[in-house]
Amino acid sequence: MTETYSPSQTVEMSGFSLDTLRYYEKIGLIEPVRRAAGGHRRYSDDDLGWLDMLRCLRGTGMPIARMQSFAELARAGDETVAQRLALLEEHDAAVEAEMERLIEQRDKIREKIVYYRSYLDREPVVCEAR
Amino acid sequence: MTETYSPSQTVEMSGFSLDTLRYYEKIGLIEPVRRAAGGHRRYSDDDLGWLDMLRCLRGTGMPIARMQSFAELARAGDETVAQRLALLEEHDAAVEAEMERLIEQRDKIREKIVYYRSYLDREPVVCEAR
DNA sequence: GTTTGACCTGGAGCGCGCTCCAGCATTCAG
DNA sequence: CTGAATGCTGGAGCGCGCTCCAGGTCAAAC
Repeated sequence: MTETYSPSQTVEMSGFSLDTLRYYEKIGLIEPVRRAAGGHRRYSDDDLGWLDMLRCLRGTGMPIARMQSFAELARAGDETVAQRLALLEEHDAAVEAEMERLIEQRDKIREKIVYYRSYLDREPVVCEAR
Repeated sequence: MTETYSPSQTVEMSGFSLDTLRYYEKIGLIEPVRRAAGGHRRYSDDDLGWLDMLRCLRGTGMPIARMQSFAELARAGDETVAQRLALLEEHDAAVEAEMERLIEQRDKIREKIVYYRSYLDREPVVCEAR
């Protein structure tokens, strides 16, 4: 049988806030979620899987607008696999570039750290009065 | 002799926009820049060096507010070196953590890419009509 | 039956980090 | 001397990605 999850469970499992889950649904990042009798959402395992994908894309800096394109392609069915692949490959390259930039700048900061350390070694502690 | 640079040269060399340079000065991220006779800014090599530092901090995701603390410590002189060191070390750790997150999520995206590729291999091309 | 808490909707609001603009002054090439 | 380019200030505006709120409905415990 297929599991379903309440909004609060989904918050817990997905790491998105309740508001963000509703927002993502509203803007079409996730398909309209199944509802229980009274109108309350019931997320499926599929929904959870999709949310996990979204988390990876957002977490690696993909803008919402691009994620919407991706979601639209996914909704369109199997003929769009090639386009989705292209989109992900392009994003992967962007992430790679971003990481290289990050490493470069981190290294510069580390140089600065080393410099500060050496400074403190030279001038160990300044006692306030002689 | 000490070189100085016009705003437009500084834009070129620092990678910050003119507006951002003025904004950073206004909020105290950089000390008041020397002015030529007519009031136009003349950036020094020191300014350029500091801007490079700022670029590294911003580029690795340090929030403006934290950079302001750092700038304030720097202005306060040599007694704050230890505090600046601590701030940079903490930031370095944050960057490291961020990069690990990035790698994890990138790997998941790559798995998806592999999956899409294998899908396309199985079902090579769908000719529109039979 | 009532209370408590989870959930609903539509829309307004917000924090961040710039970016743009009007209106004016300065500089420089020709 | 004139015109174009560059620069100045103060303050408004903006794009992104949520986040919050009011005013209700629904569900489950007592």
